[in-house]
Amino acid sequence: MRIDDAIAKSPLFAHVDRQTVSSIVRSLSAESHPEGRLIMGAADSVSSFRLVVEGRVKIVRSNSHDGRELTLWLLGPGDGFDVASLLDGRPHAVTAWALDHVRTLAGPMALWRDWLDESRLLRLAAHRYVGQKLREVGDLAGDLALHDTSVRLAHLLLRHFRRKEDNLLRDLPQRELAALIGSVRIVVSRHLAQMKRQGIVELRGGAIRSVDLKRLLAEAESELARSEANVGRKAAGLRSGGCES
Amino acid sequence: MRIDDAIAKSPLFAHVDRQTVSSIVRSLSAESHPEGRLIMGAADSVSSFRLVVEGRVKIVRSNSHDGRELTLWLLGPGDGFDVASLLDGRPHAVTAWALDHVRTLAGPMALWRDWLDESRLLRLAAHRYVGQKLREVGDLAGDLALHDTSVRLAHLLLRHFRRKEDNLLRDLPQRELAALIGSVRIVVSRHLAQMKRQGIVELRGGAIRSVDLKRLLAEAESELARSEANVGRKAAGLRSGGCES
DNA sequence: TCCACGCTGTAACTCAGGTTACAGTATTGC
DNA sequence: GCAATACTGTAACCTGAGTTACAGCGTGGA
Repeated sequence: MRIDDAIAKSPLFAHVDRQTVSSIVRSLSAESHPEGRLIMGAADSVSSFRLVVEGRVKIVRSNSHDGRELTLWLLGPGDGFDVASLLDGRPHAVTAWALDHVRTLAGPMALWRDWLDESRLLRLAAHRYVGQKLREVGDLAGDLALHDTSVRLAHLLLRHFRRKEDNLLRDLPQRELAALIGSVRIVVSRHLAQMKRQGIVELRGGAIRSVDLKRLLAEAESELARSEANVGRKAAGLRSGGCES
Repeated sequence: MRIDDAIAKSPLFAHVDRQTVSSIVRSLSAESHPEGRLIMGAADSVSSFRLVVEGRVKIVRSNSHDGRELTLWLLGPGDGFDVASLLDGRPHAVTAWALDHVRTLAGPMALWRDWLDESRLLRLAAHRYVGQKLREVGDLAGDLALHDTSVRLAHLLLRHFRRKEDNLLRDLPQRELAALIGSVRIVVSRHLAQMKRQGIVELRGGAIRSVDLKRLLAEAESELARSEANVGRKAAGLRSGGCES
């Protein structure tokens, strides 16, 4: 069964015996979601448990006022939807959207909780999985508070181009890249253009073709250099304002 | 035993039978940390499991370059230290600092994992606890990306003044408030001064004495109003630049 | 083939908020 | 009491980055 393969190699089921995985998959029902569609709102996460089988899903917090949004997690095949509710089955103020045509498996949350109680291996895998997701969102918060947009963009690219197999970023529009670093499309475009000029990334028709990992890493850690440069500029008494009346 | 009381009413042990709690507490050893001291670095979280008994602890991500920091969680009595490693026992790039004189209980992580396997009630409580912490950091990331500092400050105050019993913010210096909303001391001071002028908060000697919850809530949701005001200004053709050559 | 749509690139403008600097005010230890 | 320390208040300045506006490009449907 093809679906088993996709699911079994997911970190959510790492080292879980194949029999358990199969019985879990069999008791879930398949769903299909067209690109751009809302898959799960806040309330749904309480009652149902969902897995991505194919396609990409973004888990998003959005600002009700101006419509801006932050993508907390970008999910691919094998990922579970709302990690917090995976453990305690309570609602969360996030929504899930299909970035591609997405196939999922869904079932009642109560069933998931039963499996979690019964299988120690599943528990170990789920704990590790949630721990990982928790670290990811902690990293995101740290990035947002401590680094400016160019560094955050560099971090994003580094994370995804370091390991070849995961192409979750493949062909995402700049709007989605921006949501992943808590910024807006235009700023991403600006920074990508500059990186291109510096030869750090290679762009072709909007898509990112390749990145120079070494120089990207340098860019991500360039804050010190940049702030020293600023100090230098100030010490030299240079001004940049254009207001010479 | 006094410590049992403090621990038993913590959400990490909610509804866990008293006997289990007692046996956990008995097998941990007490520690004492002076104010301002580092309690736990990234590496420690792997091997040891820690609980706050008395005092406040901040869990922090910091920027190695300029020394700025973001407080991910503010812990009080009954809280566990690194939620992610509570589940999977892996390291996390955060550090824990004593905000007051802090007493803790500590033990080997392996012991904790054994209890987690043995007690279903403990598991339920721990799952709920980690879920809550995960939501909190998701909220924080959303706040950082989607709201400006005045709104984030309003959210912080709302969260902590809504329920009387938790006085985790009590007497914290503005520097720490700033770290909680991913900003700097001076900006917090500015916004507090403005809120004071507007009668939203009452300050006395640096400390926040009381807040007008209703108006604070309005402030937290005022973004729409403010952006409409900006649109209005622009429509009226007003300019604020001072460069008239 | 052509139009419509959604994407990207770029320029000009504005402002929130980070930065530096310094003064005022508690609190503590001696 | 007084120096030392650590906190808060305020002002002036500067920059990163969000906003608006618009042009160019590529693809898919009619």
